[in-house]
Amino acid sequence: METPVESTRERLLNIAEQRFGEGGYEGTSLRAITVAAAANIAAVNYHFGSKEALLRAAVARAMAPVNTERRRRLDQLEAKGQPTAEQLIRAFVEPGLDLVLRRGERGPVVARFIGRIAFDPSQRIRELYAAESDPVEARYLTALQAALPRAAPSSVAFGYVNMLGLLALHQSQALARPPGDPTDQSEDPGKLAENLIAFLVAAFDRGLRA
Amino acid sequence: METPVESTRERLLNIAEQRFGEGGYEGTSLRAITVAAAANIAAVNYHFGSKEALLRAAVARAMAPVNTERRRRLDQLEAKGQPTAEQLIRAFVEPGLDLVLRRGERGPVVARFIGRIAFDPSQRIRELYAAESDPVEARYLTALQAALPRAAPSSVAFGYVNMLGLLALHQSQALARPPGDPTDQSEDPGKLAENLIAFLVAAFDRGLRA
DNA sequence: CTCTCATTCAAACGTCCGTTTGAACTATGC
DNA sequence: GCATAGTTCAAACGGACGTTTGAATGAGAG
Repeated sequence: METPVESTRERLLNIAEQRFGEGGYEGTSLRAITVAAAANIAAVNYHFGSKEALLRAAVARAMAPVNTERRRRLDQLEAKGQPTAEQLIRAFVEPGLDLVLRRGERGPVVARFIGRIAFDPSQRIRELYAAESDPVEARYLTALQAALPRAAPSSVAFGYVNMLGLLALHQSQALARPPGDPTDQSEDPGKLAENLIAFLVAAFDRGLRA
Repeated sequence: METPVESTRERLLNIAEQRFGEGGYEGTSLRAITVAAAANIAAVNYHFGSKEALLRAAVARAMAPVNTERRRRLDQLEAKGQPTAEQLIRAFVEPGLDLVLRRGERGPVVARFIGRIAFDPSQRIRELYAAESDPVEARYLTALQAALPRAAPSSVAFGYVNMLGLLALHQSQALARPPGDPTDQSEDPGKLAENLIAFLVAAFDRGLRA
């Protein structure tokens, strides 16, 4: 027997990330996942318990490093006094978009998975994602409100929601045209983070109501 | 027999809008739609031909007035010379968000339906939506590029995609917290359009790279 | 070797899916 | 009256779904 570098459990998580990111939760069957992972259909319920539990485990694994990095950056910023809005936006967005940039690795797959699940049509799935990221995200909201005292708290919350949405949008790559499309105006994807940060900073600094 | 103010065909379209907007395409069954519409399961295939054809008809009906209004506004602006970016953003966003504001009517249902389908997990569904709105939207992109000569065309395209995403996001109301949630910072929904336009104008004017 | 326990397997469970069928009903024109 | 075309109906189609079962397989410990 060949020595599998990945356990069945890991293969299931990897393929689930990919397929859930491509077809969404409802649009992806356990059979499609287990066939692609070269595993038996019963393996999902053995290792995770149910389809939803598999999704939960995949979300938790995918979000862990992002949450950790966001926490680390926010701690670091707050230790040096009141951070600026740009610093906060950068510290929030970059950990989520660094995934997209890891070409050739699993990064883009994980990014699409996260971006897709965050705005899944089913509210139950969205809540499942929110439970995995809420604690860190809430800290950024309050920090942003402190960094933008001239804007009303509800306006900052409005901008914050927009930041979440645009990040998920670019993570999911739902807007990417098929390769070779002549109308594709996308730049070097390495600049995506800088473009998005500049876009958000301008909107936060001058586009929020008092 | 009672006189039905709506035909079976119209009831199916109305309920399909509502259910597809709540659960997405894959997550909504024809049986759930036909039961809610008090119609027979076979009525869908009789009136439309298939589940996907029902969705296509619902998208076409929902988008028609939005597209018409966007075309009308753009014609009107271009007749008076080169429009500003703010004028273009307003002419694009307001027809889409006016739906959300029609409280008590079907507007919010239609808005959520449109916003959800525009970013459905399935690429086939997204393309189906794009086919219904592309012609008008493309005109706005070129007009925006003309209105922002200092920004690179690819940067304007980047901002344009962000505008589409944020509009769909607020249409779908995927971010609205459940009623009564104390963290709900949303303002008077009547001001949603103004807040989003101000947010986008600032980002387009000062957040795009040369 | 034997026992143990974790893992994998083929097969089947009941349920729901989108779609199709052919008869029954309804309203209108003759 | 009768014929006709449009619509609705209960019922069934084959297939895919998530889940469960119980036996087979594997490696490691005594």
